[in-house]
Order: sequence, then structure tokens, then C-alpha cells
Amino acid sequence: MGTGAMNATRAKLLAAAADTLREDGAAGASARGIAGRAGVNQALIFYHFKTVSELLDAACRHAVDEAVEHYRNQFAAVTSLPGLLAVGRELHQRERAIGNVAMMAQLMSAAGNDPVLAGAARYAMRVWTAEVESVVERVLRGSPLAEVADSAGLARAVSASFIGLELYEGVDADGAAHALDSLERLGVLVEVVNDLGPIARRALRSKLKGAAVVR
Amino acid sequence: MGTGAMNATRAKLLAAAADTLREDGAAGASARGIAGRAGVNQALIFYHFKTVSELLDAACRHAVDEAVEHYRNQFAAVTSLPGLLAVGRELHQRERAIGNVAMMAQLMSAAGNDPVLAGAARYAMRVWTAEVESVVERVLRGSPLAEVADSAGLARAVSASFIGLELYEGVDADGAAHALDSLERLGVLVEVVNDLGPIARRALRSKLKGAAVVR
DNA sequence: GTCTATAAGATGATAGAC
DNA sequence: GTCTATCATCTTATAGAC
Repeated sequence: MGTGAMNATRAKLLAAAADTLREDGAAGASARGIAGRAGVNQALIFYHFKTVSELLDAACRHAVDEAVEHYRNQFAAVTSLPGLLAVGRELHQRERAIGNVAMMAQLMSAAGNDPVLAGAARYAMRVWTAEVESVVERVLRGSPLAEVADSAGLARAVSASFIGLELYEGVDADGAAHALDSLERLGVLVEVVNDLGPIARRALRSKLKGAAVVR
Repeated sequence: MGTGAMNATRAKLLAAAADTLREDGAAGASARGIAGRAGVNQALIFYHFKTVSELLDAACRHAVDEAVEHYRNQFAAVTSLPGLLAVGRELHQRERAIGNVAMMAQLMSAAGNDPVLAGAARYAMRVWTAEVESVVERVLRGSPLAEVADSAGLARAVSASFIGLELYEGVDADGAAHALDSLERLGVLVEVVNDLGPIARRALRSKLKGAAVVR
């Protein structure tokens, strides 16, 4: 990968840092906690990454790049809304199992007191939303929904909501499953509006004009 | 308030604990950090609450009760979807300023390693979703949307999404504002479906039957 | 590049004076 | 009920041997 000589210990630390964030949370992500999981000496973190925050930063960026790369092809193949929902379902389950969403949730809640982690969190959200946005934009093209849907904003809303749902799942798994089911059910609404075609489009347009005046 | 004799120090610690979670996050919520903010001795936390976790637990439950109580009347007065969106907008801004959503986000991300905090997080989500659910249920009654909308699940999804958006806002304020705008814009879609009345209802019903078969 | 040892400080929690 | 003082442990980070 270009310049970066990939030392074995470095790689172990990157993997262990992400895993620690996923499984033990930000509270457990201490130098000793990470090094212990990696099976290496604690001092090596400071040799390779200067600070714990910078290790976490590098680990999260790496994990996000890898995760997004994995979905690039599937995202590119999506052209319809039902297709997007199907990919979204798979993505949700896979990412839950791997723990990337949990990692991002921990990263974001720790970002408040740590500028370095804040940078990593911003990067993670930027990369994810960029990917989601391109798909949403493509799928909405030609749909009556394009009248009211802003793909850039929706991509951000969806990504952020995933973070919240992940945290919720850690606290009340049944409740979170219930929430996800109800969101999926709402997909039917989208399909119906799509099927209604010109009728929906006209109704949305006139409604928007009225709202614009009120504003 | 019933049995609990409200000691002044106890009250100061409860307030300081919630504030610390809001402003310094879970990482800053140490015994010394909280006691310092309350202007009392650190050892008093253990005298009054036995452990730091139990102080945070009590503080969050208290803050959530207070916050929900504040909206009970406004929620009860809502009967229409536009009315619900208006209350939601006000709620979002007020709670952002007060910091209760941030507090809950920190609580939930710390809940993974701490059973006591997990209990507090569960309680907070339960209280909030119960309140939201009753409004959503009432507002959807009679609407074609009731065909696809599950108020219990949606209330959970909305509450969880608020948490995620709060964390996102801490990392990228512009992006979060963009996300919220796009969600508000989506409210128009809901109004249109409502206006379509029987047409939308029929379309949703037949679509649901088709989907049921596919499943 | 990796180790041991250690500094310098923060943390949860307790004992005991007042 | 509140304080001081303290313990044992954990933290980040560094120095220096190998």
C-alpha cells in the first residue's frame, strides 16, 4: 500500500483497537486493554502510534475504509427502491455481526472530549454518507419521491439513525428489532407512492407550493 | 416527594452528575469530576449513592422523568400530524439546548460495560418511547398511514434516531442540520398520503397483501 | 522493533476524625 | 453529614536495556 510498510505488530494493534472499541467500548479502550488483546507489549502502542487516540483514529479509518469497500459493488448494482431495502437489510445484519456500527457509535460518543477521535468520527460519517448518498440519489431519480426527498440529507439521517439504533440495541434488543421491523414496513409506503406515479407527483408538488407560502 | 428526604448535597450531586454526562461525556463522569462540579467533597458520592454508577443511574432517571413531565401536556394536546411535527421541532431544539439527548447518548454508549447504567438507559428509553408512542398512535388513528405504521415500533425508531442524530451533531453540526431538514421535508409526503385518503388506503392494502404472499 | 521498569498522575472506594 | 487522608489500582507515557 504505497509508502506504509505494514509491520505485523502495527497490524495486530490496528485490529485489536477496533475490536476493543466494538466489544469493550470506549471505556475499555486503554493502552493496556488494546495491547492485551493484540498480545503485544503496551509500550509498542506509543512507539507505533504516539498516543492511544491516534491508534484508535487509524484503526477506525482503516475499518471504515474496509467496510465501505466491501459494499461498493453491491451498492453500485442497486437501481430500485426494493433493491436498496434488500441491500440495506443485508448491510444491517452483516455490520451488526462484525460490529462496525458499534465501533462507530463508541467513536462518536467519545469524540466529544477528544479532537483526534472527533476527526476520525467525522471521516467515518463522511465516507459512509457519501456512499449511501450516491445510491439514494440514483434510486430516487425519476421517482415522485424526488420531489420531497433530498438524497444528501437523507443519507446523513439514515447513517446517524443506524448509530442510534445500534446503541438502542445494546440496551434493549427486542425494542430495537421492533423499531427496525416498523421501518421496513414503512417501505411499503414508498413503493405505493412510486406506483401512484404522476398522481403522487402532482399532489406532492402542489403541497410543496402551499408549504413554501406558509414558510 | 414521599419518603426520600431531599438532602441539599444529594440534590447538588444529582444535578452535577447529569450535567457532567451532558458536557463532559461518560469519560469525564468520574467521582472527582462530578463532585468538583457540584462543589462538594468527592467522598460524599459514596456516602449518598454507594457507587458512581448508582449516582449516574439516579441522576439520569430523575432527569428523564423531569423532561418527559414537561412535555406531557403538549403531547396530550396534539391530534394532527402537522401538530406532532411542530411539537417535535420544539422538543428537538429545547432538548438539544438543555442537553438531555446528549446525556442519554452518553448513558447508552456507557451502558455496554455497566449493568447499572444499562438499567438506567433502558428506563430512559422506555419512558420516552411510551410517551411518544401514545401520541403517534392517536395521531395515526383514522389515517391511511395506519395501514403500514406500527406506532410502538415507530416510537422506538424515532427515539433511537434522535440519539444517533445527537451524536452526529457533536461531530458534524452542519451535516446533522442537513439531515434534520431533509426529514422535515419528508413530512410533506405524510400529509399527501393523508390527503389522498381512500385512494392511498386501497393502494397500501393491496400492496401489503402482495408483500405478504412474497414473504 | 520489542522488551522491562518506572515515573507521574487519575481513579474508585474506605477509614476515621469531627 | 461532611471532611481529610489514604490505599490499591489503573492510567498515559517515557527511558533505556537488548
